[in-house]
Amino acid sequence: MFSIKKHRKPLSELEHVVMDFLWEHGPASAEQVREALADRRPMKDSTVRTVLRRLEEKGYLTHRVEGRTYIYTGVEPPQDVAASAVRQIIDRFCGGSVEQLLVGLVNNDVVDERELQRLAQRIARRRKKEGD
Amino acid sequence: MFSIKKHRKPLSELEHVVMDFLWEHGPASAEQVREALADRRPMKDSTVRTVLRRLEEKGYLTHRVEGRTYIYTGVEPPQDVAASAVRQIIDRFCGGSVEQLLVGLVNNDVVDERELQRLAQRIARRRKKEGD
DNA sequence: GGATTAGTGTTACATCGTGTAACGCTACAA
DNA sequence: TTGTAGCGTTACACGATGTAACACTAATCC
Repeated sequence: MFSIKKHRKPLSELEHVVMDFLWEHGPASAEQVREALADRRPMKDSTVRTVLRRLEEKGYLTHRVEGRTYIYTGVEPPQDVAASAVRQIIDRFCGGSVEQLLVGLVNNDVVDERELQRLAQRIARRRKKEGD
Repeated sequence: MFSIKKHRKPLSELEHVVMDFLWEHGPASAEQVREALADRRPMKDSTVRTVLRRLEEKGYLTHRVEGRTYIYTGVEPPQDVAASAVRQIIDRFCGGSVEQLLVGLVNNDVVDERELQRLAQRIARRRKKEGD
């Protein structure tokens, strides 16, 4: 319960767009990213590559070389990144207490208390089964 | 479950320090903040006031005037700010699914599945009681 | 009353992060 | 052998952040 995970710098808006694509699409080259986002977000080749490089520096991506081309892949799935982010929130805003966070979520209608209970139960059950 | 809440700009590191103090201590003047943080974080008076002003601009603080002095107060408790932040995370990383987030939290050892279930149950019970 | 003090308003400025991109080099293809 | 695809490097404007000085004014102390 006290694993020490890296806190990466947060994603900027554009970085997030790029990550979303890679998470959906899977490994891709700079050019593939550029083309895929071309309508929503027209960018020059060098722009895309800068963003990808920064994402790798921040620890969200890795790349492998294929021929002369860099193929970028997400290091973690989005749920794991989300978990890291929430862990920080718990530390910074809730004095490390998960309970405080959950109470806050319920009080602020982020999730209904019944729903929360249902989900918790479901997860516990699923995990139990896996453990067998 | 679909309340539309403002997303404020995130807190910078120093802003967070200041907010932490105000959340713990309650309403305070710039000078009180400065004195309280003096050892951890020596700042000139004008520095503190700039930070406080920006926090008010971002919507985290309000002030009332008392004599010639501004007394700053947090607009929301930290748990509520945390909830807003988590809401954004759910939207941005988990496709809006609370369940995905919870699964991520469990998989990443942010919270144990049993603990989660226990807390969810506790919250549901407390809420039920309140409802009576 | 004149000087000091406490508190505010305003302005500044260096640094860093972010979005955006140009330019230059090289290996492969036609 | 010349174009092109893809990389490396460098740049630059803009906004956020940390840090603060300076100027002004109401109260306060001799």
